[in-house]
Amino acid sequence: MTRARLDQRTIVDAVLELARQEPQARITFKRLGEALSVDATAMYRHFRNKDELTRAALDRLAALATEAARATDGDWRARLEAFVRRMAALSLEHPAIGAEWAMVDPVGPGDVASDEFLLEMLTIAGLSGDELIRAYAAVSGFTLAQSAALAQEALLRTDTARDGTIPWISTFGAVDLSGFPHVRAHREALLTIDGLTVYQAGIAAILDSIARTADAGVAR
Amino acid sequence: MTRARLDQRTIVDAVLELARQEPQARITFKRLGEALSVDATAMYRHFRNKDELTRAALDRLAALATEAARATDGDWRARLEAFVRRMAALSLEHPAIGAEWAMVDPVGPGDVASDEFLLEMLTIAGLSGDELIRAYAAVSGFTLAQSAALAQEALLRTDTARDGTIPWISTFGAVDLSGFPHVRAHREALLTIDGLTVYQAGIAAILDSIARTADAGVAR
DNA sequence: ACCTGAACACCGTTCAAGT
DNA sequence: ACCTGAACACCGTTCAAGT
Repeated sequence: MTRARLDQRTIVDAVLELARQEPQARITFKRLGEALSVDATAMYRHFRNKDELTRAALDRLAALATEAARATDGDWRARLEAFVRRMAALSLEHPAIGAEWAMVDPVGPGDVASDEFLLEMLTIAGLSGDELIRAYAAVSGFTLAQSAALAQEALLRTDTARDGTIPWISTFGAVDLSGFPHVRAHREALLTIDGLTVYQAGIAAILDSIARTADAGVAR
Repeated sequence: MTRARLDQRTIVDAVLELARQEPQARITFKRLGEALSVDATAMYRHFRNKDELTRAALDRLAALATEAARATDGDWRARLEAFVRRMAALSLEHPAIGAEWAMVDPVGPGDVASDEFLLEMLTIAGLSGDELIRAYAAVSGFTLAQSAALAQEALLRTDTARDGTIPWISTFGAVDLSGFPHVRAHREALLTIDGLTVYQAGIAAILDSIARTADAGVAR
């Protein structure tokens, strides 16, 4: 990367590129400075601290996922699924950033755009009032928490395939299973579960539930 | 706390007590050593590194949540809800530990006991085969990811009430909402969402979905 | 106005030395 | 066998100095 005049955009670009290229490493100002051919402390001219920088990078991921979902054809459910899937994929591609989804509260434009999209799809589905808000909470909370979990696993594991095929349970190794008949009975099946299976099982359940609520509302 | 002969149990006790007493602080060996009246590096006699220590503490939380759920009366759904609720509560009570739920793979006895409980309840519900495994994945994954998210928020926020009443969105402050009609329309309702609302909306949707699958199975 | 580099406080971890 | 304490590499962050 050639030396560029620093600004917030350039720095966030470099953060995401770094997170993509070194999926097992956390972002440090030192590495970021090297990538930008700049002193490690130069970032403090543009962001108050590391938290703010991370938030800006997360906001960018939210914007990207929303764009992708808006570009997707289909009904509200297909488009919500596209959003949720894109969030997971982007988090897995940038583990060091995706792992921080817990801190997203103080919203940037990308976060708000994603909220707007979710509310719009759920409104199209036929929800309103309390049901709409609860559905938004379920989808948004699930997406953030699960994307963070996927990214954190990708960050920790050396054996990661980067596509979510991280074993959910890699071994029962040291634990004696004799007192746990159900675990023993399903041992093989449990070991085949991976991160994306978990993700999809959860979001399918939530969207099913929303679809039913919406249908009941229409029938009323 | 009086000086005690160190062993794994004593250290895990101290970790959880520290996490409870200083909900805004991460666990450090220095603070842990002070609490145990022992040098910061003494822990390396009993745990290979900090990861292993954290895993042991998480395993204890899993064991506690499982015990509480087993002691709960009611049908499978009530008992699953008890488990999930207890996991969230324990994570919020020990933010520095609960925040690490992503790393739980290499399982200890407490983790396996919780898996056994989940599989048992879902079997009682009438699930089997693939449906059982998918339901297990959805509930387990949701609980871990969301408990971690709650704990991470509790760790970051100074204004935390420790009971999950952390605002999900605290402000739209700097962002101009003129381009986001749905967000603007629901602004007030969105600001009332807290961490536990999100948690309950999600788990209710997942359990609804499981109940329907189970009923369909019975009807078949 | 923006970047540099020394400095500081604070981490996890290692290892030789103590008892 | 277990604990101590010095040491190391590595963090985020501050601030005076440069240009």
